[in-house]
Amino acid sequence: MSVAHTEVTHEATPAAHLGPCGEDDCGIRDVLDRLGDKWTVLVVVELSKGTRRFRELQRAIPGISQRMLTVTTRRLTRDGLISRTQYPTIPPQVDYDLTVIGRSLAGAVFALSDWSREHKDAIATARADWDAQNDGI
Amino acid sequence: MSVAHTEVTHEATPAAHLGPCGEDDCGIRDVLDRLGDKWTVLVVVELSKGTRRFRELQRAIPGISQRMLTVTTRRLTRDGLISRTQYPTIPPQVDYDLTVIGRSLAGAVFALSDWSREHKDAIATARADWDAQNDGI
DNA sequence: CCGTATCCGAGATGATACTG
DNA sequence: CAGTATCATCTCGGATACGG
Repeated sequence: MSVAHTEVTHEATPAAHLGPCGEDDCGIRDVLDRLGDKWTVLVVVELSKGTRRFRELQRAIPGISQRMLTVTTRRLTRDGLISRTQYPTIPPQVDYDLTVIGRSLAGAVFALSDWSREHKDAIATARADWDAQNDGI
Repeated sequence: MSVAHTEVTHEATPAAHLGPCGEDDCGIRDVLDRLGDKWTVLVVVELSKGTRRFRELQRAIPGISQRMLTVTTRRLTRDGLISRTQYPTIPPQVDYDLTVIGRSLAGAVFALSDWSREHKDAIATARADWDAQNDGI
């Protein structure tokens, strides 16, 4: 669903760190289109603990529907972030696992997770203050 | 600034990092609820370059509507991630800036951005392969 | 067990017009 | 300039039922 702005006539520079980021792609949009949905990150995190079967994932991630687990795993598989191994047994068995590239993503995700835990309280406080100031409205 | 991509050592690392993550809060959901929308990250990235006025932000982020910029900046302000300074001039002027905590978030975001640039090609390839295999569908 | 298919409601977003 | 208000649209995701 990426941002649909047409084109920016700025010459695309390699951009060390902060290139024309707001202007066009700093790539960040790509990642968030991938991680921004409700379940992807949880699947990645769960798989970072080891191989999981379909059912195991569903049990490990309370609230996810069968449909969304299918959709999420398929998207991740398509992007090469997780591997899907199907055994033609009866009943069927499918194993999911992070790929190498998927594990590197998990690393970046954990960095964000750390950030969240670190600042959760500060944010809650700021939010409470803000709400206190604008309550009567 | 880059929060090093801490390689996830698979099963070797038990729950040092990951609490009952799939269950409910590993905190990661909080961050993604905040960053997952279409514009928040772009605003944060733009503000990481310095102070910006409302209009400047809008020009720097092509495609964002006035409404969504208002909504996005207000949310970030509420969470204490950016500061809003209003000058009672005519015409009005409002400056936005990252707070300290907002800048630390920008750091984590850049880590993700790095990851994206690093693996963009690999993902595109994987996706093309997958699409090739499942073309007729 | 592992998916697919269909329907449908909620929330996010865009377009547009108006205000201080 | 910096919003606010309103309405139309569109995608995501949940519920449910069926299939291999």
